[in-house]
Amino acid sequence: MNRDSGNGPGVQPLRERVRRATRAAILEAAEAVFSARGFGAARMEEIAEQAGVAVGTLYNYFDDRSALLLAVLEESARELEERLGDPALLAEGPFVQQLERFFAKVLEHQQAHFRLFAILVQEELEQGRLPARPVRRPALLKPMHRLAEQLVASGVRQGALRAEDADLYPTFLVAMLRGLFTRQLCARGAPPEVAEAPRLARFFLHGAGGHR
Amino acid sequence: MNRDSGNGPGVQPLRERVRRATRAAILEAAEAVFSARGFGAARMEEIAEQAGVAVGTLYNYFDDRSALLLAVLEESARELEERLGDPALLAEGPFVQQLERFFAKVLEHQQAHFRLFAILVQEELEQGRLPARPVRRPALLKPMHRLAEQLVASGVRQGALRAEDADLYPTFLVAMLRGLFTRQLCARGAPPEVAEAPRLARFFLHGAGGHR
Amino acid sequence: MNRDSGNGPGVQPLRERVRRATRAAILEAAEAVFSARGFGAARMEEIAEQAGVAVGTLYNYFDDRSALLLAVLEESARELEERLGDPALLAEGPFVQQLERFFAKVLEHQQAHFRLFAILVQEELEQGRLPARPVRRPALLKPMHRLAEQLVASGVRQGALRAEDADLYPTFLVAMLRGLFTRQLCARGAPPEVAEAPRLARFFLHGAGGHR
Amino acid sequence: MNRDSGNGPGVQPLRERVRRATRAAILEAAEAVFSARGFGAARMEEIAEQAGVAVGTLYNYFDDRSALLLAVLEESARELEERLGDPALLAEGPFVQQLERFFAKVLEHQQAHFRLFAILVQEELEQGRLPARPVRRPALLKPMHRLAEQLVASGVRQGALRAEDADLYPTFLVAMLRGLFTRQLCARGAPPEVAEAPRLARFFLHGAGGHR
DNA sequence: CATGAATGAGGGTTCATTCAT
DNA sequence: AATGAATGAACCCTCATTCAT
Repeated sequence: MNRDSGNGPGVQPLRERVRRATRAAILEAAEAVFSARGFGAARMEEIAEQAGVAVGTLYNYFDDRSALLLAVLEESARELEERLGDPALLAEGPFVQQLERFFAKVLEHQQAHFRLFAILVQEELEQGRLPARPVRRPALLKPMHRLAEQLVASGVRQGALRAEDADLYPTFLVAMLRGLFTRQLCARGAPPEVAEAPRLARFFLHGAGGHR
Repeated sequence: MNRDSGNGPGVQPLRERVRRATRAAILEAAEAVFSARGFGAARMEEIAEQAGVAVGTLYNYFDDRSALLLAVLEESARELEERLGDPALLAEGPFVQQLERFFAKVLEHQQAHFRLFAILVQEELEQGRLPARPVRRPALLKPMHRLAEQLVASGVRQGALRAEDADLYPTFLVAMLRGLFTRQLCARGAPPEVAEAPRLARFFLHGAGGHR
Repeated sequence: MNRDSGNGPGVQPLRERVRRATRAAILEAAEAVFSARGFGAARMEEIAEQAGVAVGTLYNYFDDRSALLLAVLEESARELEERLGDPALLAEGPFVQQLERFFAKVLEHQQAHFRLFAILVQEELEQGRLPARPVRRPALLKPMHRLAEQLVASGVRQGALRAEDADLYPTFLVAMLRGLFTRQLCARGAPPEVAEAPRLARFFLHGAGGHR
Repeated sequence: MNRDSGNGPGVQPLRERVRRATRAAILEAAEAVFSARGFGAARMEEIAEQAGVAVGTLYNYFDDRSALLLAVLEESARELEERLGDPALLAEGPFVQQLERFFAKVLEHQQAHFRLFAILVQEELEQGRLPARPVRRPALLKPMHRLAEQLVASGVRQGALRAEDADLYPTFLVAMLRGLFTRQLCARGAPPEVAEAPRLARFFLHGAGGHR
């Protein structure tokens, strides 16, 4: 409004900022609706309503429903990756602390996005489907799996983990997180506390067996 | 009354046999299609085709799409329950063997119904949704959870399991099975081998920690 | 059973009697269901159930749904005609008595078949429709109209009725019966009493005007 | 704010006008199709065709088939009420003139909407049915009945009508109109002329009896 | 660009009719 | 001739997508 109110380089940023804000509002609304209804049952109209725009506007930002879905998933995956990308995570200290930090990070993310996380968990299995219209799904929990693998490799290198079943450990790391998440969500409607991280680590390292 | 024996108890059983066969064919086709497409995307027409009947026939056996879905789920739950109902499972021997038998039984079931099992796992999370039209879903994996709880309780009683995190153990038992299942299904398109049971048991009892 | 129990002229009547009984049962059931649901909403299966036969059997007696409907209507028309065919109706006595007997007869019929009568009344208007599949409907209330016309003609001949609006009188005779019927049915769920006949006759002869 | 006058209050009214026009087109088409086919046999597709819109559009304006039907009926009832709401109808002059005006008004309405009027008449009886899914129908001919009752009450007060059968008079007023209507429609495919009003009034006041 | 009404293919469901037993 | 399961055309309705304003 101050200067460059014409067509100069000052207007473009304004337009650009509005565009970004609209896009963000749509993505947020889409996440909310996908989370509440599930991917299959989420309707474009409800997303538009929630975002405060007209349905047509959705199509100005995303090619179609699939693209919107994909964008939501990618956005979430990107955010999880960011959270887990902290190099300090693996860097230092005894293995048990690395492990606890890993669990804590994922639990934090579950807290922040637990509804959508539920969908991600669910959708992981959707991979095996023959879709009516084939749809590319990103590997959503890939960052988590990748980090789990790095963690296990690191643990084995340090001699903190036995090597014999090492192929299963990443799977179990993720499975425990998912299992706890599902249990809490079904039982209390809320994701697990970050404070559960040490118990997860203890089980992962020593199992449930009695003789310690 | 006697002469009717070729007409009463002779003909009726035929009709009845055909009915049962048709019903079974529909359920099987429905399981296949629900598994391949997911619950939301399964179309009645495809189920009918797969079953080798007309669409209308589906409605002679099941009230509507929901009822068919429910019947498939109940059938599967019933079968899993049957499989896990074997009292020998918990009865005798050292705890590690009980544990291995439990894992083996569930892995067997996954082998038999792996496609549908994928859906069951997926649907467990569907519980938290706000459905458009509310739908009663049976607690499909309940039998598995229940048995896991019994197993843990038994292990704690025998001193084979530490009591401190016992509230988490059933969740982890199931989560490990689910995690392994998902990994195999995504990686190879096939469920895990029953032979994995001892490795599952080992991890559950001793964890991944290195000092044995 | 006594003689001719073979293939002779004694067996045919038995078969014939059974056929007639079945046919009658179907017609009765059809009347009931048509009356309860309306012609459009009456389903063949419900008719079969009510008649105590299988659906297929309906088609052994009637070509299709339309034919069954037609048969019900014709049956009812025949019965009304029979009731109104009594020659004593027009034969003797002062006109007002003829009139009262006419009203009483129709009211009787309404009592006996009031549900179906409601349909007949309703269907009279269906004539003007463009049917999806053209269907021949019999002139169901024709007997009633015909008798009304005879009655009016007789009244005019006797000098009991003014001639000037005589073309309208049969219409009004029937309309009054129908109006009373509809009113009672809607208000009380029951057809009018036969005892209303004199009031109908009085209105028809003298109108509602005050100066007598 | 001022410049928007081509965009705010200028564009909105356009959309609004189009909406109203579309809604009106749908209602008109629906009246035509309901009238031509009857309520049960009217198909949404035909209504859409007749209105020049797609099927989906019908559902942008009305919740479902029932709601559309209801809207048509209410619209018609509203219009009849408007037509009969003229206070001059009962206000002045000798009773016979009030009566003739009443008949004339209803005959006018029959002229304007004779097809739908046929349905209204028919549907009045539908009330007594056990519907598959219960459906609220508005009291469509209520305005006509109500006015008939007022007219009779007024006539009795003025001493123009005998009080003894006054409970039947409104029924007969309506019945005569309906009877005449049905007769003309069946016989000529057209509703009765407004010019019939005096004959209706004469019969209502004096009946058909000969001695004047 | 935003808007939101129009579109119409697609899916669930019903039910008159057929036909093998 | 009776049976009743199978059939599939026909209908209502949904909702992703388009496009004129």
